[in-house]
Amino acid sequence: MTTGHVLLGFLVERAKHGYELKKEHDHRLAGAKPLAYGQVYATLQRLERDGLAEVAETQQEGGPERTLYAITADGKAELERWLNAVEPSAPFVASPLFARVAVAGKDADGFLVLQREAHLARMRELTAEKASGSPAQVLAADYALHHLDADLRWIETALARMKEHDDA
Amino acid sequence: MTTGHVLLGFLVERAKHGYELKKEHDHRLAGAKPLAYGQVYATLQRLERDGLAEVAETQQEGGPERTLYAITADGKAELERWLNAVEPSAPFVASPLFARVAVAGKDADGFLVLQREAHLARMRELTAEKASGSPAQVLAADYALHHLDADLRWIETALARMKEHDDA
DNA sequence: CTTCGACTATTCATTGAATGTATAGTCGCG
DNA sequence: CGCGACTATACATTCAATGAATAGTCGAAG
Repeated sequence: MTTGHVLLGFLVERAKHGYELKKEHDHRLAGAKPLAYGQVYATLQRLERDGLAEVAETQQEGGPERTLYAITADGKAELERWLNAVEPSAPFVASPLFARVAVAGKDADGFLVLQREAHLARMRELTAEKASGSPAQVLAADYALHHLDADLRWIETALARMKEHDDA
Repeated sequence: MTTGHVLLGFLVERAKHGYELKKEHDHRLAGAKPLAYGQVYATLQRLERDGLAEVAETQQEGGPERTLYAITADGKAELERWLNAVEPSAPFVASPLFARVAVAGKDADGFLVLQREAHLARMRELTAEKASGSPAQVLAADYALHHLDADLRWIETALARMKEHDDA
């Protein structure tokens, strides 16, 4: 429920409504996947159901009705818990790239070479974007760059292992 | 629909039934998240609906009924397409780790230090597992190790940026 | 010989995540 | 005044994921 936690994080400051939360998300987590409206309201309802947020007020001042949500005491506790918890460090791999290689087996080498080039191209793009981005965007770009690099390194080791296997 | 593609990959060899596919998945993609039974049968039904697989036969020889699924011509084409397509190189970041830091802002440093230690511990575990694993498990472990390392590098740059910001 | 646990094989119910579309009001502009 | 852009929410649908339920077979222990 990462999205829920992020929204709780935004609600700490003050009560907000769905539309505002979507905007804030896309701004503060620029570089992350933009949050769909449908997702926002669905998540807010779950938060309310679980007692982590509650409807503070419904405004109707010249414009569509707005439902303000506020974080509850339970919500603050949960947010605090989430912020201090460490990520489980991925007990297993969930990556399409890995899945493809596992399925393709030794026929994967041609594809891996293409993938390497695509990654390199994307890395050049991201590096260019970093020059003109906000601090949040730079942080996101750094994250992406490091993980693309990790893919590249893994591709090299995978290719090396295939070659070994061929020789044997 | 990565799971669907993986199942198609297994069906190329010969027609198989759900239970068998689950076992094969957990064996060939050891190190990846084990596939739940419910998931297998739901996915098979989608594949059938989309004309990528079809029921080849239902056997009933001493034991529960088994429904064998076979890959279709369309399925083979789709599998081929998938195997040769390159991954979109992640147009955006979707990581709980990044989300946490984006939400926590400059208060994230304490948490990052803990996360770093957790990652290092997991990396030691994985390295140990590599010694006794099958080739598939070694490949999966390598993948995980490279990405944990990427997280670590990113954590360093994030911490450095926070320090910069404090000084300014 | 019988019952108990392990294994094979599938199904169902529920929840969450994600996407796309519909609705409806306001505001400014030409 | 009509049209497009923006604010704000709701609804329908689909996929993904989890857990529990069902039901039959088989071997081993008592």
